[in-house]
Amino acid sequence: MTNAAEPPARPEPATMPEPAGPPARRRATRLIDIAAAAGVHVSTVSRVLNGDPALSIRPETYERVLSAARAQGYRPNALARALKQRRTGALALVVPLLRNPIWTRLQHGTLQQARERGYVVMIMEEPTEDPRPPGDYRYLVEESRVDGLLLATALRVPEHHALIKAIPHVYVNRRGPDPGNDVVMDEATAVQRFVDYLAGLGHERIALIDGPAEVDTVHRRVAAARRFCAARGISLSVRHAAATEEGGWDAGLRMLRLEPRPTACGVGSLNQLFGLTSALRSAGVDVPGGMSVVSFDEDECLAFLEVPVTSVCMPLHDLGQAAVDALVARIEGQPAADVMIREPIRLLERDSVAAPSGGRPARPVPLPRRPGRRAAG
Amino acid sequence: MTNAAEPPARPEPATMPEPAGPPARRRATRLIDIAAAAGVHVSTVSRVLNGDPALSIRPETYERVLSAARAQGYRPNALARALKQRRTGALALVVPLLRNPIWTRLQHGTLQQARERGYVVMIMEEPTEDPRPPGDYRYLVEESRVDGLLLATALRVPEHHALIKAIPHVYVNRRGPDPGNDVVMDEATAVQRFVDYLAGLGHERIALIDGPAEVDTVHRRVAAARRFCAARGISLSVRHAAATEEGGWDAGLRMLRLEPRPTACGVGSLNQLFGLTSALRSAGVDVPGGMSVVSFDEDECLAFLEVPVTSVCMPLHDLGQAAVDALVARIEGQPAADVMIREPIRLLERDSVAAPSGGRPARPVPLPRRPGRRAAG
DNA sequence: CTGTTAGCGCTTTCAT
DNA sequence: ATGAAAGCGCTAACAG
Repeated sequence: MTNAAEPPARPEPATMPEPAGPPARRRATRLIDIAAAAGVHVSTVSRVLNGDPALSIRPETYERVLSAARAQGYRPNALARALKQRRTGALALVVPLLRNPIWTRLQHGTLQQARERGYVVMIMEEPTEDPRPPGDYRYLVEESRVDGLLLATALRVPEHHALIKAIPHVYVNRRGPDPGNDVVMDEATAVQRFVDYLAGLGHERIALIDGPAEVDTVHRRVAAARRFCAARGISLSVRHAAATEEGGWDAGLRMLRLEPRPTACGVGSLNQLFGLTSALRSAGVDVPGGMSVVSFDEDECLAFLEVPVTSVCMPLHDLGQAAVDALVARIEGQPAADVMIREPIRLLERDSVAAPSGGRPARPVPLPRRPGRRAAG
Repeated sequence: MTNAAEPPARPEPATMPEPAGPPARRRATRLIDIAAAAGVHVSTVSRVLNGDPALSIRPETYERVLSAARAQGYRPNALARALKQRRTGALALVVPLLRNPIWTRLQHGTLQQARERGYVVMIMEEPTEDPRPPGDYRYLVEESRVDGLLLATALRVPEHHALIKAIPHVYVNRRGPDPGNDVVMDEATAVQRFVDYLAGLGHERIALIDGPAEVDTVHRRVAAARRFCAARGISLSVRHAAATEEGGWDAGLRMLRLEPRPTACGVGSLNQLFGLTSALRSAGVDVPGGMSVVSFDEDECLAFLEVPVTSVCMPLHDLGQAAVDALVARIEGQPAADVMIREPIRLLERDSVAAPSGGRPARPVPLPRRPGRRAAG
């Protein structure tokens, strides 16, 4: 197919009509091509281009090589290099592809830092339904497609110890089964900001609506909330639900039936927040008059809602960056060490929080119909 | 470092304390290892494992090879294979990492179809500020990291023809400079549904709020809207703004100042929708009483907003799938051909649209302050 | 100062 | 019905 012999020189017209057939892809220029052009050996070219410090070369030759490379628009073949060096320069990021915008910020931080460290990132999807054990992504390393795994899968399943031990990996935004490979944010401090803020306003009954208890971040938030509330003598009710609008709606209704009803509530995700807000509205509960609301997901849209929602803003970009650093350290054989991102965690005050109103709610909670959709057109 | 000679057999204790040093990564099993185990030549193993049809082999040998491979948990080295075959089995998807959830659906479709076709996908970020010409991603192909490019970058810059011609690529959700490489959705039909729906209700003055005119989807929506409105004798006002909450807010206010004021309006993105809704609320314009609203971005949260928003739902998942198919076709040398995804495009009726009210709005538009945030904690 | 050489792990044509 | 051998493009140890 590809013939080593030079085909007879056929001048390439500057503006030739696109040949319709299979695009005869031009073979990329190789080290050997520029070696020929510069009249030196390939190994010399390699050394020059990689800036081998142990190389002494006369400036003239050096220049000749460099300009030949530039002239031919040389690009090293990452495959061949990786094969030889036993490292690919690629990382895989495994995310649950949820609609939640926090993943965008995480991806952004990851991609940026990877580029900084000279890696490219391959993003893999974790099926949302029927999530697979993290070990199922081993093959990416085993096939030498990537040097390591950034596992941002959500579930905390204690089963698969050692499925993955042998290959470089880091758990992002969750704790994995093996210590020393976790990169997480300081959820406890986030919760503390939340509790302190509400306690300062005089709230004494707080609710926390969050995702399934098996999700590691949820687990840590709930644990921290129990601790801080207990310390302050505040009563805490936790409601778990799917991290969707419907989940938020359901959990919200369940919360409203509590006696006595909480005066403030935190929500674990943006999607749940929409459901919760909708439920409160349908139930005729005023925000923040009848219920103060705080989101643990920051997003720009919160400022534009009917009543702008106060949130705790987490350092997801930094999390992504730190995860890359930690993984690269693992790849380079440095000792394992967990990482916790502590800053910046800020409470963004908007209009959804107020001091608790004295009495009980004016009217009992009706059971409204959940919003649906009707197709047309 | 890695010695070919077998080290003296050291029984591996079942539960040995993790050695702390640099993890002596176990070298993956190679073709040659299982060849040795099965007592055949590597080439035979290769043929067996790849199911070479032209191979006749006695069943016994065949079984021996297969079970040896299975026993050793053999994984082909993708690098070496790619080097030999001159194809990597990887694609790159270049997306502007916006918060907009439509990208999630696109990524999902892309990843799913890629897996179906035996490819892995490397997702690259297009810097949102200072977007780069698509040609800047050539290097991924030139370095043999991927076989082709899925370019879902947003901007329509007519400059860089032929920067990219030579390498397999496809433009996703936008048209590129070279014909035959576009995979887009039928925005015209989406707009038609929108116009038909409103016209049917009696609206005669419609507005369209959308992203910058240089964005290709915006361009096509606007062109279609002008056409359909003209055909029906409906007056159309278009307002371009950044695809953010603030952009939607600004454009919304600009729209409200029109005389006579439109009675219905379409919005190009979810983020703009939040801004627009907020602006309408601040201006005291009732939805749908004073203004009907339709979103061109579908998202589950729309059903849970203060007034649930009617939307046109685009086939983004299918778009991602089709893009992969088109790119793989290009890679395999099939002739170029543009693709348009026409189905399913559905109008999801919710509560934000009503027949136009007769008179003019009760009160003039004040100029409210844009929502902001105040940091605390 | 620069060239020679030996692979990295795999596929594939050509011989037996 | 199977083995030998060449080579993908690059790097690195060793020679001169």
